[in-house]
Amino acid sequence: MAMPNSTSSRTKGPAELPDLLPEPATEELKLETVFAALADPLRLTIVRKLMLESEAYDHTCGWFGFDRPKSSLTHHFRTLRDAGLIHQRQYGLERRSRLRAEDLNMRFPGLLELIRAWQPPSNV
Amino acid sequence: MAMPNSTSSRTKGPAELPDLLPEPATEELKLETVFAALADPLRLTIVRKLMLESEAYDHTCGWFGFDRPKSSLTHHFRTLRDAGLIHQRQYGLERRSRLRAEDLNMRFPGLLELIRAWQPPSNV
DNA sequence: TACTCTGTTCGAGAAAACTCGTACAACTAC
DNA sequence: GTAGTTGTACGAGTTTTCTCGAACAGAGTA
Repeated sequence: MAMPNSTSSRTKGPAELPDLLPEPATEELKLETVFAALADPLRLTIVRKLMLESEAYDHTCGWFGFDRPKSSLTHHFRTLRDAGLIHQRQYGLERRSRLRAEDLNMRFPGLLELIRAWQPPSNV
Repeated sequence: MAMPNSTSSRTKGPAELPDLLPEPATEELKLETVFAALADPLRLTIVRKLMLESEAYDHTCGWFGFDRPKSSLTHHFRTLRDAGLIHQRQYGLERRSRLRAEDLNMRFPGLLELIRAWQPPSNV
């Protein structure tokens, strides 16, 4: 599961991005775990929204506009990160999420197309 | 063995197959539910085995060779049928399962390829 | 009749997931 | 400093799922 990425001063992206929060490596991703993470409509919505409406940007929890308590959202985003579906980075006091699209396409080709075609139910 | 039961009633297939047990219609299949059903390694194994090793035959629970109590297997097969992943037919005292491959390919193209590529863990 | 074989249903206990309130931490702005 | 914002951590209650034993049902067979 989530590997502690060692010290607080490690490799950053070329654009000096904040560190990634702990997450499983691409080779460690398990299909069962990914399916379990996607079995919840709210999480499916998160992933689909990140896929369809993210253009080179990461998004905060608030961006999604879910009407749920903060601690519930923390739970769902953490589930997605632990399953390897999203990256998360700490930008000051905001935590921004991004789909691991390349990793998922490499490991599970076709999965994201399934999610793209999904019809979300009426309620959020 | 696979004797067509004594005309218990309604419409049978052209080859006089036993009736299908209740299952969701193709249009009713929900991606969340399918993902939930596939989140369990045992059920993923069942589906994959049906996909790879079924050649025009349906298979009984016993065919899979799982070392689990019968009531546990009933539970997992029922979960798969309720989610719409398999058909089940009653052949006398055996209940035979078959992958809903056409339905799944129509409704969720690419899903079965994901399962085909899955590497089952060491334990059953 | 009795026995076997396949698989179901019921029920209970254990484990996991979901929900959410509360308290807390960190950063920004006044 | 104080207040507001974003989000975490903890814990409890609720719900769901998993697991499995026990009892049962139907078909076939000796």
